[in-house]
Amino acid sequence: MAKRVVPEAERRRRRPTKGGAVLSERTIVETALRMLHEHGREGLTARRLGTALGADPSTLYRYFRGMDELTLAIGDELIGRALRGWEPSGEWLADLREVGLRIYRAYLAHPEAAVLTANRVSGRANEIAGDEAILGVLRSTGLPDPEVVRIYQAFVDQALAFAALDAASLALPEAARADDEAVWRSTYARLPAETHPHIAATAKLLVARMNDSAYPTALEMLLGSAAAAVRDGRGGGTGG
Amino acid sequence: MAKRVVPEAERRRRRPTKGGAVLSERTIVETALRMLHEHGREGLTARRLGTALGADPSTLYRYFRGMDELTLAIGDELIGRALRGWEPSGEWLADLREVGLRIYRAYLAHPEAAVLTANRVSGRANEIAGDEAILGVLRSTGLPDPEVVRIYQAFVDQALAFAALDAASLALPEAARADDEAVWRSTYARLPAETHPHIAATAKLLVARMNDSAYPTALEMLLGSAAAAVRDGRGGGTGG
DNA sequence: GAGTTAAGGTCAATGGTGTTGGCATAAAGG
DNA sequence: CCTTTATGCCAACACCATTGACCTTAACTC
Repeated sequence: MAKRVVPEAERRRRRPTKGGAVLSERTIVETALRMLHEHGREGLTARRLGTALGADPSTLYRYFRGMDELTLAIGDELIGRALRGWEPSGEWLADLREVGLRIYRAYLAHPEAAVLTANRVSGRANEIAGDEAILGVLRSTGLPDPEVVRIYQAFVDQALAFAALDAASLALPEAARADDEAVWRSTYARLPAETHPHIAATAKLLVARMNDSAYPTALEMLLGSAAAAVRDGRGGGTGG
Repeated sequence: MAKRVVPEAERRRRRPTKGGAVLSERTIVETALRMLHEHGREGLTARRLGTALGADPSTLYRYFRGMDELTLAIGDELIGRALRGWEPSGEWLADLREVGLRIYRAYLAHPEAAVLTANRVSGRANEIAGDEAILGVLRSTGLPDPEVVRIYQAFVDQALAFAALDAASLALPEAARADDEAVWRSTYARLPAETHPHIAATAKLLVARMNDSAYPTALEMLLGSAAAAVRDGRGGGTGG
């Protein structure tokens, strides 16, 4: 069995599980998100998710082809949450900034899920809607489509890349997270100036900055470059 | 057992395994890298790695506290390879560009390993050496240390973030990779202009661009911004 | 309402995983 | 050569995703 998965839209018979719950993609994805939050990235397993839903693990395979497809659905939910309630204002620069920050924030709100999904392409509804919206904002600038696509790619990749990187630190299993953070104080901060002058000289500043994200800076740089391209009517300089 | 792991430097007795191989961190990490290449991210397991080394899986625990510590060692090896043979030229801008590209290339050469390690902090030798080198290049500009650290963080995070994101696509299990890529042709390229005008208008451009990385562009933007800061003697504009 | 169909549950089993405790052996030091 | 013990091996544990076979009952038809 477990070959064909019925698309959510065509589901007709919803039998309650032994635990009494009525399942749907929504309930499963939401429970999965909650479990990721509570038990960490490794804590999301078919068994545990089944138990949390009051259902047998194998039931999940009636809704998703496997854990990988569930992962894609979780990612799509993240994108959906990022843009839920958002409307373009017509100010393309402000809109782009808002979308970038929304994506970044939505992912960081669920770091474990972000790590799992930031690099995937699902082709699901929210993902498509988001891409359509971003392309719409960029095309409203009047830039030629090749330029639009170039900026689109840099914009989206940057948002996802930084979200994934920053989320990864937050999503580490507690032990590993503590270890990694301790490295800064136990190793870097103690390197002698004789052998590592530059680290020794900046150690305090490094430690102080480690918890801040570089994304806002990077985003402004990208937006600045895009604005320059719009002003030129075309060319996309480096801004330097 | 498997509580205390003897540091590589203090190892004295090296008993050959049943397969005749003599183990060391080096041989283990190199074999692990090779296995990641051949069998994919999921293909690196203690059992398989043991077999490849001609040793029992549990033997690995004499060298690393667990698979996580092995992961950190793999990451450090990647950094080591990135900067092996590199010497600063004294031209800080060119040096920074070279280091960024070297890191990016070294990670992409081992995408499966990159995904596993790009977001970790190991405090191991190669990582420390790399940080010391980058800080040295930045401090040679004469910028004040807070500014140096600000740029350092953006530079390193950007390189790692893009490396991780781009590596992730390459490192997907073949099935998932094919699926994700197919989405562009099967889903995005077929959306009707009535419902998704912007995607429909740019679909061809999008598909054509999907395999190019946005990192080179992003790197130049960052370098341009850093150069502006150096010219000003301090301030770090957005470049817009 | 009764009968039929099959969606959508459950159960049990398979072959994988990381990790650990106990034991064996041979390398190094005297 | 003898002792010590680092470093290897073996067997076992608890967990994992996934699947095939089975069963129950919701929903549709008459």
